[in-house]
Amino acid sequence: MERAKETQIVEHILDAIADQRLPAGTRLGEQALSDHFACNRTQVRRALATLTAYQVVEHVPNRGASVATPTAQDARDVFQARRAIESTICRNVVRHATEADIAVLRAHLAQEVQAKGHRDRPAAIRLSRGFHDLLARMGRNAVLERYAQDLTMRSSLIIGLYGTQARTLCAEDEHERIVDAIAARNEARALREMDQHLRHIEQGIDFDGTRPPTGALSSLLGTQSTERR
Amino acid sequence: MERAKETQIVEHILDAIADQRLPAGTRLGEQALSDHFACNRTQVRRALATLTAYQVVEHVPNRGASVATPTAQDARDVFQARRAIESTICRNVVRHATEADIAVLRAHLAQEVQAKGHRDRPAAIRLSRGFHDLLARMGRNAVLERYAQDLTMRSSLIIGLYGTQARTLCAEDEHERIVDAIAARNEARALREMDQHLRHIEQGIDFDGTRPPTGALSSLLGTQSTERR
DNA sequence: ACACTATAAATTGTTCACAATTTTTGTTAC
DNA sequence: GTAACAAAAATTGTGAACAATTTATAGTGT
Repeated sequence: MERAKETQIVEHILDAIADQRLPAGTRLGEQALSDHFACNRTQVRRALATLTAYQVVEHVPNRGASVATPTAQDARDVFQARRAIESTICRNVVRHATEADIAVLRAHLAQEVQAKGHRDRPAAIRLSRGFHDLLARMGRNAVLERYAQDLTMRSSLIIGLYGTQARTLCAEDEHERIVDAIAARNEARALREMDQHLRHIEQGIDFDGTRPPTGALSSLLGTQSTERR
Repeated sequence: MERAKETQIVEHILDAIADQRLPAGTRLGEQALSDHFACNRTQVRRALATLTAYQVVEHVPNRGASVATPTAQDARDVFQARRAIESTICRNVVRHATEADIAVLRAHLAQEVQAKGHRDRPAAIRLSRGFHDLLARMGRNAVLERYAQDLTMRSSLIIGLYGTQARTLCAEDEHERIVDAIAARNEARALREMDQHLRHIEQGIDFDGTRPPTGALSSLLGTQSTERR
């Protein structure tokens, strides 16, 4: 049973995209991937199909797969969807979060601060995304959790494509404000903070920006990110 | 190129599930399907993988695929997600709908009334779902549209599983009220009507109901539904 | 009759060779 | 030098045989 291999490939590529090591448009040749992961082409094929379903990979018949290149309209749609979904998640968290949950959130904030203090940009990006995933999990709604994860992933791609260098990261004090509102069990404030936060991220995107040239796969997959859920 | 075949299988099964001809839990044997669709097992396999990604099919390793059996918690999650997503869609429709769009909606309502007048239950179910899909399309947000379609599909499954015979259909006058609010460009009212409507549907579900026995695949796929987008 | 085991059948999973298609490379003419 | 065409290489898609696993069947003993 080589099912494990497939999910490993999927996770690995998702990480690489989230960390912005695999820029939009990168060709994902089947041979290259099966070489890299030392496995059969069939497994690579399934992994790519899964990633295509997540819409982070585009698949053109007879031309293979490549990292998706969201359009500006896609980007707007994604962020509107995030506002709809993550605000509901936020409401759920306010209602259901235990003290332990809030402690976990605060610990996560501390990590974010630390990563930024160390100028560890990749870690900062990962933790920033992780914050949203963490909230999604605490919302205790499997459907919304999955959609939110999908969308944070696609957001990474979008930010990598259109983001200006100045404002590509979530301001961690915005995250903190959200946690504060949750801890205070102030539903309205939490929703407002989340909505504002997502709008700020979106504002940091330059939709007129020219797309950077698509890099080759090379060994961009090499440096693996540490944690995963 | 047999890619068309795969989507054909997917659509066909989705229709059968939406029409509640394929009840939750039905085994979807690969052989049986490839016989039925007169095609290779490989294509059936891909189709099933796609359906699994949509979460309307469950796939257990070495035991094959079957129509998903959502739990009561799944059902609650799905409906909460629908409220979050479809209310945002509703807002978009109010803002962007042209007069032609509204005419299309009214025409759809007329069809719904007619189907119910004729006691054509399968058509009524299909049209009821179609109304929500139509709105999703008019929201002009590809992300939300896809999620909404996903969820209406899963709702069909849930209603088929837990729904009481009395309240399994959307009351068409609720649909009408939504359209009226949209036509009046009254955003707040449209949102309220949609939210209420979805809550009503959810209330028509008996979460303590015992699950009906899982029927065999047989030729449940036989009678094909007419339209598809 | 029931429980247990062994065998057979059916079903799913994997691999690999070959077919179809696209992309690259090389050649020739202008 | 470049455009057009042809051949070659690389890449993706497909199908069918084979392997592994699960489910059904038959047999044996108590």
